[in-house]
Amino acid sequence: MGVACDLVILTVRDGSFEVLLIRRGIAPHRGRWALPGGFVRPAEDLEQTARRELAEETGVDSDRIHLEQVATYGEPGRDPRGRVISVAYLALVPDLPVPVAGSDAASASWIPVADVLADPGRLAFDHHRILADAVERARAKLEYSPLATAFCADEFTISELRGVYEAVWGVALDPRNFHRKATRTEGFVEPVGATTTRDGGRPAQLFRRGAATTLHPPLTRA
Amino acid sequence: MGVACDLVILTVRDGSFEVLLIRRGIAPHRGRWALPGGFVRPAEDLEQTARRELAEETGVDSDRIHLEQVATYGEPGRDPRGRVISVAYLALVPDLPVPVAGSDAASASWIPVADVLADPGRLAFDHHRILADAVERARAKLEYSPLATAFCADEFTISELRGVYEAVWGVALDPRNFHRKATRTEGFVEPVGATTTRDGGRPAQLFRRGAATTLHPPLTRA
DNA sequence: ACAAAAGTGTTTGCTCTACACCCATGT
DNA sequence: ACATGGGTGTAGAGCAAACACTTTTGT
Repeated sequence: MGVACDLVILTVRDGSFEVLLIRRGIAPHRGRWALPGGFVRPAEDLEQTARRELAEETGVDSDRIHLEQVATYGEPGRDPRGRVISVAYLALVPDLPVPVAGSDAASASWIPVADVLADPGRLAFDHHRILADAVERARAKLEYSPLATAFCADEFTISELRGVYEAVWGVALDPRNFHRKATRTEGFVEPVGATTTRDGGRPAQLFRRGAATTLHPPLTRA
Repeated sequence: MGVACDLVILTVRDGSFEVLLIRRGIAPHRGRWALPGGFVRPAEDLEQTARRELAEETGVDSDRIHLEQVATYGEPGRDPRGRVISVAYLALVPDLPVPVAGSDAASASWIPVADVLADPGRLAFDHHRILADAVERARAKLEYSPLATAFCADEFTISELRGVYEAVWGVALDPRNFHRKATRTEGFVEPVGATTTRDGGRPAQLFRRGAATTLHPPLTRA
């Protein structure tokens, strides 16, 4: 019985919530879009497999990237090659400096999540469902965890952080209330002590990710 | 590569939060406690495997039982027989009429969750960690889903429902505020129209599980 | 001067907690 | 009569949405 890891790699670029997809070069489903993934090697842990694939596709040192398991899909017949069960992982990456520097860059692209979710036939295998499950997990985790910072650079402004929430949730948030909430929630963000004017207007303080693993109280979606 | 499903079957009996464990009759780890489980058959879906094992262990028609996937564990070396990855499922069952009517009843027992969690060496394989993850999932889901009703009989009183929360969370809740919260949260419970005096005191209204899948607002732990 | 974004203060309404109090049964 | 648990009412604290307002830059 084959065991594979598939990756849902999400980012936020210019206010757009996007997923990294590859165009399959080999059968089955040759030429169709799919999630990046690969088989687990004999001596390899599941998370190691996921990190290896992540590094291959993004060219980024995967140690600093948030990666978590989402679910496992094992329906007989989900892969025409035979019985393959797939462990899906969710990766949240910042807007990468080099767009897609992986081994097979020509066939990998960032695609808006909303476009892919709106078209259930776009992805090969059962990858549409895997994507939907992973996106829902990401949306839910933004509420009660400081995970939105995983989409930001090391240092970020509060409005950049707000932009992540707005892109992922697809809603508009009040900048003033968001600012209060983000800065007052214990352990969410820590001031760096510097400012930037890169977002225009009055200089904004820079922040770094705080030490908290869960947010009390949570941020609420719309 | 072998693929198995392991089951964390939880219940609440007489105010005690308990897990169904079996004493292993064969190597490896013969004679030690473990979670029930078994290998996935070639033409079988993962959830089918879990439901089959659940029916074998509890003797209950598993269609009416809440079952959800928790996580997959695949560290090389977690099973001395070779490379086995295990998909863990969480099952929530009401206090069963026939305690444990499975095929191998003599070796299966309900054990208080707190006792098992307090002793990391009690379970075989990596089952302690699987149990801990599943219990945390169950505790979290009681907050924002109507899942506590899965531990109750078809018809239950509000104080019986409160007893589930108190047992699973290990806290005392205010009966008056809990009553208000449970009955006013849209879709959580619906009145049956009958009463019972089985809990003593003034007759209590009976309720059934409502239609909601998530609770707004959530119940809060302590 | 003006636009744009950062950040603070205030009002208003809601929710949650804690607890006083009454209700309906068994013994 | 009394104990036991069921259920409602209410005051006070705390939180959050909505929005007026001030601050600090670039052009």
